[in-house]
Amino acid sequence: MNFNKVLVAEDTDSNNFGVVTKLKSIGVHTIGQSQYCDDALLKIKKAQFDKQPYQLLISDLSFVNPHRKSKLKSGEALIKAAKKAQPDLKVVVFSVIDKRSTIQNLMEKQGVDGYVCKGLNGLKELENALNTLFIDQRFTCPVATAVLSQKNVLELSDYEQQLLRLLANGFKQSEISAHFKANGTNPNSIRSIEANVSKLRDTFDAKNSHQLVHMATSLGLI
Amino acid sequence: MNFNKVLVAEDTDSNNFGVVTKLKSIGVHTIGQSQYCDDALLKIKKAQFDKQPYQLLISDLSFVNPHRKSKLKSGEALIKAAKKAQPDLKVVVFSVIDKRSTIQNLMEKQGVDGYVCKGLNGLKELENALNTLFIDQRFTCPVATAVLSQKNVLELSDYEQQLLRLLANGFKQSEISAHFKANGTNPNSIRSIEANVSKLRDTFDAKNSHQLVHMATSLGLI
DNA sequence: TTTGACCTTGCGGAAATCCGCAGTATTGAA
DNA sequence: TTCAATACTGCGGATTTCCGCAAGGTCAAA
Repeated sequence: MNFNKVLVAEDTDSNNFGVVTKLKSIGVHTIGQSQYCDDALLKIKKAQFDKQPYQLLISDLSFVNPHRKSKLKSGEALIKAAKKAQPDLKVVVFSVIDKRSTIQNLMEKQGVDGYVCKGLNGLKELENALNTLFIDQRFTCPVATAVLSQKNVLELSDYEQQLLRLLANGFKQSEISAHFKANGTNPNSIRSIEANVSKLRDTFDAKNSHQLVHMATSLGLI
Repeated sequence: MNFNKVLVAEDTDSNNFGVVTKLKSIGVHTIGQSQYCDDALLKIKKAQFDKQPYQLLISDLSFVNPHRKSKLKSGEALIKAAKKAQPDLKVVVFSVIDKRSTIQNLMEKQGVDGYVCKGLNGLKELENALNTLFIDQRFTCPVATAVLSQKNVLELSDYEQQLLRLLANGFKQSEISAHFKANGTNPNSIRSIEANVSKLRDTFDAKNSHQLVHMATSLGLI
């Protein structure tokens, strides 16, 4: 009782090899592997064409694609394309990323079936994920589950995120105001820009805007 | 002709398993593995005590140590302690980190024998490293070699780094000036603070100081 | 020694931000 | 509908940063 055709998309060879070896040890017969997003998508389509489609995709999120004109530049793009090509394909994300927004987006909007954070027990949790997905249930590893259940975390609205991003990218308040007006975003007066930046300084407990930008950047929020 | 007793220190189990499996496949007989720094050091000392010391340590740099009062909090600390306990132990770093300053420090000041960046061919390069180290030569993988050979990279002086750090931490120019005067750092006039920040904006091609802080932070320079 | 390039420093003014105030608009509950 | 709380906006002034200028200082080559 297990998946018997699985594709592993992961660029780092040590990780890739670790996952593939693990899958073999738990009895998965046919294991495809790919270190590039484009190649992974190709294998999925080829398997479909041969009437022997993959049942499960295990994918990392970040890929380096050196010297390749690749269309798919990230795991997210691969997953979206794969789901489009084969809607019944199950997908588990296997990534070091433990950011709430990333996990939430993938699980809720991208229709991913499982999320496992790489770490001390990542491989073991991957096995748990396979068992759970096989009986048509969704799975998040303990680390991901904990992150998702945290309430009142520093979470930015789209507006705040956009504001911070523009600020961090060197736009002055008057330019941000003009930009918001052009895009129909409100509030967009200079005074409101100021007020919102000031509120963000408070919530982050930052002494000034420089520190605010520093904190938001190092927390990976922008 | 190969090492026959090697210790792998790496917290992420998928990576750990990948490396260990690889080592087995190239004929290393005795392979120790450890997901915690303290545990790794213990194994090294134990093996020495038993008169069957490890010949080689393969270590990651970043470790998560949950729920453990661990003394060694990073790969750097482990390496330093291991070299102290067993000076003839050879050490290869196996890490995703490809920052010039990190590699340089480890290879030149910490006496590390090899540095391999995790990536597409990390495992293969690790095998190359083993072969090279076995004949008493030092090794850096192509990625690390390329990083080290780059000249004129954005590299900050201690002064610039300190300045950026203070700026990013919300100190205003007058406070930075006072701080520098108290510490005997020069230049320390407000005008020079301004001039140096301005120079940094130029080198980073930043529109203003907010963007400068953002760039320096996301590049991991501060 | 002289020269010239470069750095440091202080001053003053321009530019950008920060912040309180007051008027208006919006929203949600009574 | 009315009321109160909250948000948005413009204005004016304080604070901070930004930048050019000029007066020294340092250092090395001629």
